[in-house]
Amino acid sequence: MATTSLHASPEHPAGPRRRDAAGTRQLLLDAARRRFAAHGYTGTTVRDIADEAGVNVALISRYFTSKEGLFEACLVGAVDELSHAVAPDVTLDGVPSAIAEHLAGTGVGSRPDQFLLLLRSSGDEQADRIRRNTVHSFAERLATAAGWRPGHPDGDRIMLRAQVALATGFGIVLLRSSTGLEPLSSAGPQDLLPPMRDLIDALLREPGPR
Amino acid sequence: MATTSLHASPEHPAGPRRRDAAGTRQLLLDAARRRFAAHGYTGTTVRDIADEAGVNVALISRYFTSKEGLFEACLVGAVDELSHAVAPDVTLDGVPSAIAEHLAGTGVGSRPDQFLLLLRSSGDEQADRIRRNTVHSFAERLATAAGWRPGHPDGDRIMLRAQVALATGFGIVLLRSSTGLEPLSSAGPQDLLPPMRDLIDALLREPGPR
DNA sequence: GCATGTTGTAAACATCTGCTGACTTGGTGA
DNA sequence: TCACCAAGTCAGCAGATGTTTACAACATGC
Repeated sequence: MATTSLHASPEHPAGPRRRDAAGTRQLLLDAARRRFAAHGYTGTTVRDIADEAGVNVALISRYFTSKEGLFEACLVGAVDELSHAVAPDVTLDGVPSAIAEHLAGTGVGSRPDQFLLLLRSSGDEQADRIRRNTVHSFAERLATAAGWRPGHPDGDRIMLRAQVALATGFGIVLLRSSTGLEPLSSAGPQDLLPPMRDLIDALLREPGPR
Repeated sequence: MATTSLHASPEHPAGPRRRDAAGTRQLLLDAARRRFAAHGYTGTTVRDIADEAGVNVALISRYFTSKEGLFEACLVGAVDELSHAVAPDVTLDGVPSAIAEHLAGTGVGSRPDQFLLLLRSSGDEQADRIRRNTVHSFAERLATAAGWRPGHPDGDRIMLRAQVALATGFGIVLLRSSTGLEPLSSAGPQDLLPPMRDLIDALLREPGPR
């Protein structure tokens, strides 16, 4: 545990750099993402993060100004994650599989628990604004796939349904990580796909007002 | 604000009792429920709770042993809330309206944000067990309404779908309270009902395996 | 009145938390 | 070689946090 206090991967074939600002910055970011996602903002201490990263506490202030600064940096990572989860120009047919794969964590670099950062408030106004904007724009992306356009006659109705679908996604991630609810927690993308397909179809694919 | 530091409702026609153990206990419980639901366990301090209840901090330890004890007491309230949200013998037809009404907070004594307590971990093992059991049993209730029985041939498939539906409920409450996402946040039960009906139908009302 | 148990108050405690400042260590260019 | 600066360490501060302890105010039974 205390054998290599500096870097997680001590063996580095060509250049085992010991003093690497970008490297330790990344170590801190990774550790913080895990901690914040698992325990929330107030439930995570800077010493927790530093220990998990194997890095001195003071470096958090150096590289990210403050705990809030570090949280914001984590947040943009989560924003990126969500952006890549479903492409901006996705069609309604592609939505269920994209969601199923990213929720199950089998996407290429997908880390589903990062979505939780978007739900964990830090109390910081700036961070909260990022969270809100991200969730909002993603809901619009989903609604757009369902035919929504700004100023659409019953745009509110479609948007509401898109947001309900989005809520399902967040709820699944939350239930999986928060409670070990089975069979949901260990469901793979192939398990999640059928219900998600039915759900998206029912919510977003109806021709006109009922 | 500091006019009546003792009880929330100063005017009490017959007997404005000042020394009322059960009363102050309840004041603490109510304040704690609000605080814990809004800011999570670690984000809430005992002094916050005591101040909001207009009660001395030390009484938390007296009446609930510890902060964790108070959280557990809040949790059983949330369990009760969830139990009353949907009756144990509900039929599949009654589920959507029950959910819509309780999510929108228009039920008789329904406080939807209390559901959040079931998602906010305190790190306490006992409390976490309560949370898990409650969510699990509620998922079973939902699955039962969809025809699930213990040992059912493809019970896992039905249960998974029930849990996805449950996830939607939690996700909606979370999005409403965490982000001010519109139109979801200000949607009333009449707005929520149609999508919930479609969702429940699609997830839980299919005759056989596809 | 007065002893007794209950309810509420105030202050302090030990620890934790975020952050800072002075310092050491290591690499690099002149 | 050595000055210089970036990277990392260490100890500590000031405030917050959960909890406890000693005490005061109130009600009730005798």
